[in-house]
Amino acid sequence: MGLKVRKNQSPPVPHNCPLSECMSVLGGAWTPNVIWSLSGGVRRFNELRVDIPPISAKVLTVRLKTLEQQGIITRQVKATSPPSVEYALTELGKELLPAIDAIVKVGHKLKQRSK
Amino acid sequence: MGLKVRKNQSPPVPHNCPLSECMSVLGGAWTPNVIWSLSGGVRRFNELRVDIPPISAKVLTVRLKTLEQQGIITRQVKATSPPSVEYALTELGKELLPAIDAIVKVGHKLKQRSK
DNA sequence: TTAATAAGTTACCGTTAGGTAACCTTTAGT
DNA sequence: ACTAAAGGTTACCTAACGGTAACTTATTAA
Repeated sequence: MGLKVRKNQSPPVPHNCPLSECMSVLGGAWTPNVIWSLSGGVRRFNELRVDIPPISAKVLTVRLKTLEQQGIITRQVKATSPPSVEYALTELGKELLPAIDAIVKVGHKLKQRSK
Repeated sequence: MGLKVRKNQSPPVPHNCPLSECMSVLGGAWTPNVIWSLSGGVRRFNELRVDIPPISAKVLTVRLKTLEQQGIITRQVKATSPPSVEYALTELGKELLPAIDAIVKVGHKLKQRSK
């Protein structure tokens, strides 16, 4: 006879889980920070580095590439001199903002708590 | 002369960042799933394993310990036979639910998208 | 006394993530 | 000719993460 499992009152999480799906986007180091930074509008590579001081160029590069592939941000080269590159949230990317807002809010409560 | 950085329109993220604070709680593998599962009420170790089939006992142990230390969940031993252990969200833990809800919602949109 | 159940624990291992630091390319200005 | 600015790229290294599988303890029932 198997394990007795009480019926779970929480909505069942489907096997191919939206929670994991979303976390695979938000999961990498500094990813939510990048999206948060872009929520204020278009931003260049080095501006993002200033917004998020601890991020390294390498990781920022990787994040931006990945997010572009995932359709979360766009990358546009401007013919300035030297050429600059502008990153912006797509419509899909903007859908992430409520989640990030919620995360920030909890972050504040956690910080209050730890004082 | 330094880098020209346009003023960012997004609310500045303070140095000791609530975003990172919260992600350090949600970041580990399966953590949001565990919290989500507990949102339906008290749950035992092996019930959680059933709720989240791919999680290993080892990782679940680590998650539960960490979340308990962080004040997100409680752990209570019941004098059944064999003794069983019940995990539940604390008030602080419940504060995470809106964030997780938001993440799940985006997860659905991402899944639609990829079809 | 053997087995089942609950809740872990431990050793071992491979992969990957992310940090550092050096390097590269293009364009324009001095 | 040299330098600065923008936006990367690359090699290298280490720590940490997470998976597997075997083992443990306590209690009770058959």
